[in-house]
Amino acid sequence: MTPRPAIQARRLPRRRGRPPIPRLRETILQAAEAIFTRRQYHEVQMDEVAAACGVGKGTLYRHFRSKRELYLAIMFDGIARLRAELETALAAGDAPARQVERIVRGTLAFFWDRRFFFALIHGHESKSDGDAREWLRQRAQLSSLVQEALEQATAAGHVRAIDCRIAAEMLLGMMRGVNRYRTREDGLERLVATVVDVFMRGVGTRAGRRVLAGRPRLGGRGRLAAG
Amino acid sequence: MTPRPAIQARRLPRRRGRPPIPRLRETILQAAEAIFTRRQYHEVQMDEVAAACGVGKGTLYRHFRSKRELYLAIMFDGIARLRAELETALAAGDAPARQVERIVRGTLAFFWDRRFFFALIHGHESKSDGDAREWLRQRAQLSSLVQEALEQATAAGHVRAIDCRIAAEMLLGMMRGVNRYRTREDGLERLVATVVDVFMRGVGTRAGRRVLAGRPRLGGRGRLAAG
Amino acid sequence: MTPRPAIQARRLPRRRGRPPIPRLRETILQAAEAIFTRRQYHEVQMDEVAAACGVGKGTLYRHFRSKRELYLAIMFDGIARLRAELETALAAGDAPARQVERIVRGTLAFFWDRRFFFALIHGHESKSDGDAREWLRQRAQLSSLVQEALEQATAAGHVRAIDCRIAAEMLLGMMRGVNRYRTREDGLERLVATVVDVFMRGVGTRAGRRVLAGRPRLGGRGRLAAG
Amino acid sequence: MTPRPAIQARRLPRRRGRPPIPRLRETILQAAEAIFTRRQYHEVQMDEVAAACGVGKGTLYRHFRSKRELYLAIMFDGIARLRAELETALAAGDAPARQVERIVRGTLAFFWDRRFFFALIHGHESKSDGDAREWLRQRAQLSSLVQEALEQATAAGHVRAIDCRIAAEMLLGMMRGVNRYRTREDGLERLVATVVDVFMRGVGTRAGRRVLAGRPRLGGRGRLAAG
DNA sequence: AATGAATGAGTTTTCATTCAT
DNA sequence: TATGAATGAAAACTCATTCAT
Repeated sequence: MTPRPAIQARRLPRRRGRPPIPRLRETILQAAEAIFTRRQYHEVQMDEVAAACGVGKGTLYRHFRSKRELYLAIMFDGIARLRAELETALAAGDAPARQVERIVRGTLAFFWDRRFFFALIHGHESKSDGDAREWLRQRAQLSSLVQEALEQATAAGHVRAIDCRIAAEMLLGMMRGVNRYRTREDGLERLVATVVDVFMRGVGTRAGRRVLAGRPRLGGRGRLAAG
Repeated sequence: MTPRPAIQARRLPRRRGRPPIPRLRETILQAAEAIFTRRQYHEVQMDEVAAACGVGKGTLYRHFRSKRELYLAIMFDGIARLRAELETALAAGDAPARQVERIVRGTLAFFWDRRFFFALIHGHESKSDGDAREWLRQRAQLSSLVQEALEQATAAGHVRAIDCRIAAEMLLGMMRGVNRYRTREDGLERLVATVVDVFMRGVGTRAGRRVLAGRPRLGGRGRLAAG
Repeated sequence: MTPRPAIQARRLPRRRGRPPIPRLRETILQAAEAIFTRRQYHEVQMDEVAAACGVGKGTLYRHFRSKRELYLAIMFDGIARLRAELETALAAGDAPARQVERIVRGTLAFFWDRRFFFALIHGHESKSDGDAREWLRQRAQLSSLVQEALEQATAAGHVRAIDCRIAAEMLLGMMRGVNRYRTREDGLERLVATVVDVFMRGVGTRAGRRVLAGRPRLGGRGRLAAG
Repeated sequence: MTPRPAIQARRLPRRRGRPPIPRLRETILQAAEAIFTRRQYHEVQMDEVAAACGVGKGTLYRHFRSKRELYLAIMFDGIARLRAELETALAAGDAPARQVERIVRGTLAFFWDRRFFFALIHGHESKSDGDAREWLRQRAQLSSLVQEALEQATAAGHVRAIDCRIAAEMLLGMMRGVNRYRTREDGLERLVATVVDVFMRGVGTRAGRRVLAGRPRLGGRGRLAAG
């Protein structure tokens, strides 16, 4: 409103009291994620989280009302980030079959260091637990994204006529499987290639596979990896 | 309490005190499984397990040294049962491609009511935790079984030359995915068909697919489910 | 219902499991009362209560859902006991003026070792806090009892026409005051006598005072204790 | 930050930094009293006190070393004010019996909006806690004041020969009682009149009561409130 | 052997107090 | 000086495990 020196940055809330450590919430979220995605919820203690975040336990509770809230914030945050990443990838305007590859790469990369990301807590099953419901909703959005990409690929003739919801879950499941039980030798790109190869052979059309093979024209029989 | 024939008392000098309820261990294992496979380890309380088993809490501890031991017994038991089932299926002498179908059906059926079966506990990661190690070993055996079946299929020319370890994890992952997020409408056979179809298109050879299609010979282009 | 051997005692619940320590709830209530009536609610710790009761902390929580519930149980229990005592006293059929004396004696005796009995907790004021409401109700019942005794005394011509509700609160307040700030030398009977004397001079009629003086007849001017 | 007149900087070498807000201590004391006299010590949080005072939490600690010190300051301050008031009343040179009335009116008025004022802290019983000792001392001074007034009244023949210490506690107790449990309809003057009436009938002489009756001479039988 | 009452180590959470501006 | 963010000691409560029949 009042013209202010540009250098002054945005807001001018006339900070009083001890200044907040900048981006502390984000710092906590990040450090805590590293813990919560490597161990199950109940195996993680707040003491430990605080230590890992380099803050006092009270600070945790100043930023998040409870352990559960912190946990959910991490999960929702993570899933939102993954979704954003995938959406960006999908917006790139690639050929639909190529988009599938992007999804696989993005998703595998995301979970690479978050092997236990999806270990959700179930407040006594189906109890109309707002948080659990929200979690399910978020998860569903994610698979919808994949499903939609597959539907577009179907429309483009890159994927044959199958149930894209089920196909999306299969794809996500494949990725989870290879990531969860990968060995130290399994590199990201290798796994990406394998998953895309198998999945697209499984659900793709000849046209779709041709797109991925990167050979612009020509009607070979699509011998990809091996015979 | 109940008067018993004196003659019986004279004989059988072995059994003293209350005779153990026969097969109690199995009863517990079965009832407890229904709980442990529906909720996370730490969300389950022993009180609840005891109630579900229809026995006192102390009895639980008479048969299992700890909660963890009970949990692992359930897991190992389950995984052994699944393995046995799969082994039987594989021993049937079907064509390798057909064996893959049997694996999928058997595995999906097994997990149908055990959606959270694999939510294992991780005793502080890498801590040379004997149980966790054992768990990993068991789990590995299971995937090895699948892997071996795939290798046989490869040898038979039903599956192309791919990394069967990774393929096995993909297959298990696909099954987990479709099972975990299936809707009420998704029937077992339909999912089995879909998984097998996609997977075998993904990794199979034309010969392998032909086997599954049930048409003994002939060289069509293998349009299976849809175009 | 079914006639059972008298010796068998009441119930026959076929006790199973570790037998409960008999009257443990009462024991706890009693031991905890000694603590809660000598210190403020928030100054008392459950660890301490457990120790004083000679039980584990878990046992406290097995018998009372929370610290607050234990506290309230003690208070309600105490007030009920006092009321029962007073009701018994009032049922004795004494002359109304004499009943006042009984009330004073009973009440002072009850609070003699419970000087902080009435230090109730106020969950954020007036918040329709069921417990706080209940507490107020119980307290009101107690003062009603006194009030009714005074009303009977009024009807009998032993107390003059005054507001018995206010008089009851004054009497209770007097007792609280002398008890709370009594010295080590102040004996119970002496305080009872003083309170009754002052109160009955204050609210009584000549007839009422005569009753207390114990002189059955005669119409003197009622010089009691001193001029 | 803000440029200040150089000349000011040169003068006034004493005041450096931000000048203290004048009378801030008194402001705090007053606002905090409203909270501490309505809830128990442990139910009050410093955050809340700071908010009510309209200052930061740090400021509270700049003026009072601890929560307890603030609390005691409020208590001591309040009790001192009451004492001062009563002393003024007593210094007025009224007839002793009339002084009792002044005490009652002053005390009731003071506690009218401080119903929980007397919910004092009990530093762990007997632990030679300096503050608790001081509190007891202050409280004792207050009752001494009342006691002395009664002794003067005794000397003047307005109160009969009784233990004035006990009588003082009874009077204070009566006041506490009627105030604590008064209804919305109970007006101050009505309660003052009732308490004085009952108390002076209880401990006064005919002469004392006559003084209060406001009839300068004459020997009626002193029917005050009702027959 | 079976049982459920009793237990206390271990967790989450609160809140008086400190501290960086 | 005033402030409110940060802190961690302390307190309530849980639940796997033990124990007295």
